[in-house]
Amino acid sequence: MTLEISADKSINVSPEQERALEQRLRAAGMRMTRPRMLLAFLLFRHGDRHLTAERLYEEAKGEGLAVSLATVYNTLNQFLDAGLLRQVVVDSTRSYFDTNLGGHHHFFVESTGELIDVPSKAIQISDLPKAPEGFDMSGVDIVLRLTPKTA
Amino acid sequence: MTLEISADKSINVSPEQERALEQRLRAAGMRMTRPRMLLAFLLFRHGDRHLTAERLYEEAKGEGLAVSLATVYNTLNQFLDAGLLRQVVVDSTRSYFDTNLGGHHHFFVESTGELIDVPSKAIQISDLPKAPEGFDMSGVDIVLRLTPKTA
DNA sequence: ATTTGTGCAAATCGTTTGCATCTGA
DNA sequence: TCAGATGCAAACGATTTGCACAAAT
Repeated sequence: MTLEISADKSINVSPEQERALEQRLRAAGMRMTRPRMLLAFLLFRHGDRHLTAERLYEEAKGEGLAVSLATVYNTLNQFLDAGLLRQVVVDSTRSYFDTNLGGHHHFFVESTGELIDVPSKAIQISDLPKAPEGFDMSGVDIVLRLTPKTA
Repeated sequence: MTLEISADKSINVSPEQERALEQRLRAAGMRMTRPRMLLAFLLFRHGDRHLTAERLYEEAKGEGLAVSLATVYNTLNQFLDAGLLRQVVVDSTRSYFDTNLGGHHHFFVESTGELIDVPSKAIQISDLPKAPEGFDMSGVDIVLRLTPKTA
């Protein structure tokens, strides 16, 4: 399985990258399919990314492989389930997927929809309430909303 | 203008409550209409609330006044614009409206969709990154996600 | 009288699903 | 071979909008 898309278009994937991706997907119990491989490649090739399903879909098309939007959604959800991605809730109208799995927070530029990572060490929380009786605290999400400077 | 809904059903609104509501709406430049008044009453009568448009719609119907869902949405959005409500983004599938305008944060029980206020003093943040060049930080949203205790 | 709000149904948007068809193991 | 993946179009749920009618100033 390679990522050669067509005669005129192909993505340069090194054998190491390919092996790494394959291991990742297999470890999650998934088959290696061409759309899946391409999407994984786009998601993970350049470090941490924040993407909308729609954006990933456009990117895949731009790279020459026409995946359907439904497959992009399905694949993203499988990656989510497999723990390869995280979801970031900042905007009630769309879903963001985050390839950065470490504990961290976000700046959110409302005007552009852009997300920027904030390492968790950059925010020091000295006091946090405990979870109410009967509950565990499963996550702490911090979103720092940004607006273009007015001055 | 009163909130007598029908012959068999009416809501007990004291004249003071009514005046207070009226002032609030007028200050925001809105006319006093029956649906608006009822919704404002339901929203603000019992201190801080977190509501979904759908839930407010059901509540209004239960009180005997059939407002349309579209009007509930429109009214909530107007209240948002007027600064009478805040929006809380915790779930990418629905929007929550919050009558608590003070700075505070939330517990979110994912299993039930319930939101619980956390006063801002309950969370001490000792260090926060500054906004990137050209931006102002317009808000700090903290969501503490809760799951039913597994043990 | 004029402006604004309302209800309804249709439209929209992001996302999911059913099903017939392909494909990887 | 055959479970699992894909594409397409239809289905979906939340929210918005267009328009004719009603109510507030």
